[in-house]
Amino acid sequence: MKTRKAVIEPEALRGAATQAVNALKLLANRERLLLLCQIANSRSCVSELEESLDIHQPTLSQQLGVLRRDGIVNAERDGKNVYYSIRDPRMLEILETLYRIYCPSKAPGKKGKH
Amino acid sequence: MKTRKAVIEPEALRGAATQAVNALKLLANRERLLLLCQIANSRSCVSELEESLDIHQPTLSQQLGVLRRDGIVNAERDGKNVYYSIRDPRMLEILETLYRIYCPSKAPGKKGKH
DNA sequence: TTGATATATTATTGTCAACTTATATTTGGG
DNA sequence: CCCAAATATAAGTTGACAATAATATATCAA
Repeated sequence: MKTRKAVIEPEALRGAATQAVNALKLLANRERLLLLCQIANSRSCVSELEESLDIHQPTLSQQLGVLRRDGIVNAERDGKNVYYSIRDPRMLEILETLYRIYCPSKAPGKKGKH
Repeated sequence: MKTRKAVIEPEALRGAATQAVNALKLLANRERLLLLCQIANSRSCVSELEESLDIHQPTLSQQLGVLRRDGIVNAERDGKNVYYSIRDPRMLEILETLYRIYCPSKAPGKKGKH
């Protein structure tokens, strides 16, 4: 029974895969993943991230720049500081799944229920 | 209680992040993602994958070799063919999430409910 | 305006992952 | 045993990404 086989058209699947891979590439770096976890839990400015993640500032700003241009995060200036938060809800969903799978029996990155 | 802020200890979080990143790196490649999607949907041999994904055989075997050594997939020989399937259930969970998020209103890679 | 702090950008470099080409291994048929 | 098909492995090349170093921009305070 091949009828039940094709879940989605091949071209659409390729398009979806391209989108997914773009997101996955951004997550597939330890420091960047930790960074996203942190701002998913609480909006943070660069210097806070720098301290808690122990990443040099230019590297951090470079990574944040990529995430900003890709629409993954929001940047809001408040005085001298720039505060970052997650913008793309799909990223949050993936982060939640990763929490559920890899973090030893702890709650996910969202506050309330989901 | 401490603060309610720290969801997980920093070292444990780093360890979890390392694990997650290992998995994410394997997913963060379009051909490999499509490959995993296909064998998540139906156990396939190399030549089937080669045809449906349009990847050259050595590249394919190389990728499959990595996935095999990392315990992500199962390889079972049947005559001249080697059939691959997903071994790591965590990969399946991530794939399901990606389906849900990026595939336009279609069902996930698992048959039943979860 | 000047200085200090916070963040961003640019250029350079080093590392790693994936593709290609070529060759090796396994299996079944004759 | 020999051949062809299916799959795996190895060596060499290339390209992309991230870290570093240096510099630039923005904001506030004096």
